[in-house]
Amino acid sequence: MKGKDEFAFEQPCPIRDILDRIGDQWSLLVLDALDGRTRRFNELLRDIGDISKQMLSKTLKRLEQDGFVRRTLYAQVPLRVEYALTDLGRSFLGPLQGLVCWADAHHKAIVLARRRYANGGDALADAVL
Amino acid sequence: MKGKDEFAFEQPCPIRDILDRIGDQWSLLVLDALDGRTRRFNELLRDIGDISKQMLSKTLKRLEQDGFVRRTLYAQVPLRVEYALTDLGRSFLGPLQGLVCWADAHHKAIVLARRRYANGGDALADAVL
DNA sequence: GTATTGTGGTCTTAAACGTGGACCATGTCC
DNA sequence: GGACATGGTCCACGTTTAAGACCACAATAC
Repeated sequence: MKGKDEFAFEQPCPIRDILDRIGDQWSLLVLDALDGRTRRFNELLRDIGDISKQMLSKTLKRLEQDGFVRRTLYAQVPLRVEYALTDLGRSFLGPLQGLVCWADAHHKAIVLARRRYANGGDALADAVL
Repeated sequence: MKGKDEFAFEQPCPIRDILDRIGDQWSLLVLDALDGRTRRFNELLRDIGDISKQMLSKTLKRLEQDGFVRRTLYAQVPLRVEYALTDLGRSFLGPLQGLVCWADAHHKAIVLARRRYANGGDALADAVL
């Protein structure tokens, strides 16, 4: 609720605006975990594994705020909250899948590039003199 | 060069691995800025606008390390460095464009959802009792 | 009866991260 | 001589994040 959120409504560039929200390391993961099935808070916590409660809470709140996720509270005895994708959220899975596929296909190339870089791959970087 | 980078090589899940790298608010923006044309450091700085030198430097370094970007140093008088996409980087633009299109198409819906949420849209959230 | 577990979160504290600005060496312009 | 431009790095500071304690409640275990 600091400055950033105040002006967020007037972001002129859509991709910037959206990246500011979902380009935060966890949102895509949460969206992916929610693909197809409804999940509860602690289920997500376990599914994702290395996200903290706080970050999951915050991430879900933002996704809900932006209309990607619907939060449903059941006033049962142990208290129960379910998270599910909205239509908007589901429609986002398309582009997201594109990314996931690309990641699968090119992961090896990246690991390779990384290793080459680590072994003084700068041979190329400093070349043109 | 702390712990994180040490273990990065053995990330079992490709999408996780890649998200850790390019899901950092700036990488996609830089990649997008590099689409089609070669750019110099300060050009990128100006194009993107609100990125700090440090983050641009760090982001470019990581993109280079992962093989998305090629850095070319010309030993001219005022010193000149050019950044360009590699084949790998270019191949990534496909899925990225998918995201950008989606962002353009659904931006309005998101702003709307956000506004609804701000105006006590919780009517739905607390409903099921 | 008392301790433990599980529910969905929030709060605290400390560490990690990002930012703006100063700074560097070099060369040109005014 | 002073300002600007080049490509960055470094520092101090403020924000963000993470791990874990904590809460209230109910069921289950002992």
